[in-house]
Amino acid sequence: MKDKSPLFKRVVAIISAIPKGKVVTYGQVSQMAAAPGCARHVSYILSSSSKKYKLPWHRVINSSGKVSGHQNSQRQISLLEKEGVAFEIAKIDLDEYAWIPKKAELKKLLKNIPEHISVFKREE
DNA sequence: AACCTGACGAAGA
DNA sequence: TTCTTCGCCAGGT
Repeated sequence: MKDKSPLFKRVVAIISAIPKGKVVTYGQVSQMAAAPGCARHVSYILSSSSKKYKLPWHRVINSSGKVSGHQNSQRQISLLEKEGVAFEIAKIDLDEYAWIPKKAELKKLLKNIPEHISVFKREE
């Protein structure tokens, strides 16, 4: 994933906007970026660039409402708990904490970033 | 061009 | 509910 690619920039912009105490799944991020199916790239961006772009990487979790297994997963859990995100047996309640930005907000957030051209077919 | 990789995800067993 | 399998995409070799 190149830093200049639209997908990269949009994902970075979206993750940067996740409010404290809220979480989003990898899949959700890819969808918000208008690039559904690219969830795996979101994880790649987090692992490779969260430091460079100071991303709130700990606020991105998987669709099971859990923290994905990786080198800093334990730290991720403690960071989330510090923000008041409750775990039920190491699992986050997505209905309670999921960040679902309004379309307008999202559109404004990405207005200057072109769309990612994906070969992946999406409805609508 | 072929093959591999990944902090993913949905569907089955 | 946990584990496996397979499908995904953009990049890197």
